[in-house]
Amino acid sequence: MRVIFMGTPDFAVGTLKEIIRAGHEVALAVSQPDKAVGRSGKLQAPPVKRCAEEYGIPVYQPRRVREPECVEYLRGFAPDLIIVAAFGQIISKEILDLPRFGCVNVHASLLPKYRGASPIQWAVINGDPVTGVTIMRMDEGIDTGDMILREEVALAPDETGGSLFERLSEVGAKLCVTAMKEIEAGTAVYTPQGETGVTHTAKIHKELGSIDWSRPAAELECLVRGLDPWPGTYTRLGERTLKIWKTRVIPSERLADPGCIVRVGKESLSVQTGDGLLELLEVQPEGKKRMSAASFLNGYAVKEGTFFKRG
RNA sequence: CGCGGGAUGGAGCAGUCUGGAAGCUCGUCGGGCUCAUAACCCGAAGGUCGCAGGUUCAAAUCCUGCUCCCGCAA
Repeated sequence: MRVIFMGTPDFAVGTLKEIIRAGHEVALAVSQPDKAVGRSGKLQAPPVKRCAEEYGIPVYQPRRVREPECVEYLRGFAPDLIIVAAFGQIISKEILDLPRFGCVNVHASLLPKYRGASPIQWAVINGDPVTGVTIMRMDEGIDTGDMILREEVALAPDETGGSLFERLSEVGAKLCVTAMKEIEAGTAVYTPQGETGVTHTAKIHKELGSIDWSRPAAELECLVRGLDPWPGTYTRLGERTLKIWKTRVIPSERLADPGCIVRVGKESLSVQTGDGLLELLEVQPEGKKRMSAASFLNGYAVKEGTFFKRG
């Protein structure tokens, strides 16, 4: 089929590659504009753009793809189908109606759960045992379209936002190509999402990573994993920020007020939370790389009884 | 030229202001103690102090340039 691919981050790259590998003609790749990123403030091309260029696919980066002239530009490519994966812009009705087979979206959750942004991280943050990928035909609502295919993925106990991101990306890529095959053959079945189990997720903000020690340890442990590798969780030790990358829950009676470092061992340190202790196993002092708690404790004098404060 | 921190034996840090013999907490190896140990005691190996110049009798330390890493902000 002749398709236009719309996507921006790494999550979408796998799908783009899989579509190409399946022999479809990707006439155009649409991606968000280059963004200033990092300390240098240099413009950086989004991953999908870099990938498309490798394959010699033309790239289009409109500020707002729903502007009339943008829609006309897309129309010029006469696509059979538009595939959308983590694109980051609203697709207007004109675009939805443009291809013969409509627009198909790869969404990283088991819809109708987690409609909206960052469904992957939220599955980890909420401690879900299972999540997945849904391929659906887009309509005008946000992630409300009829489902074509769905695949469940179980979360590992040590799952992080990053690891789940990779796994769902692969699953989504394969599932997308399968769905395309069915669409082309006319055998695709479109199933409405229904009204039960609908939830929405908000985009992840950095402040979400500010640890509130009055929350239960189990909840914080999930938060730490969900926000790894971005944006990470953090707290404040004295005047400095300390990022927290790996933890373990230790059930315990309340030994002190939340945030208090109740135990400093050789390999780790434990902090009182609202419910249970959180043992810190991997941290990152400001200006330093991630390091094991053991390394951290070797070089930094941390006394039992001191408090972490809200970052 | 957005703000800032950093690069010192395998790891994490101190020492840099006030130049003058390489330190601390671990790890590793050997030995000892012990029923035993991740505990304790004794000993050892291991470092061109990021790179390149400069100043000086003498530079981890002062000056200049460069490379790399990271936190914040966007």
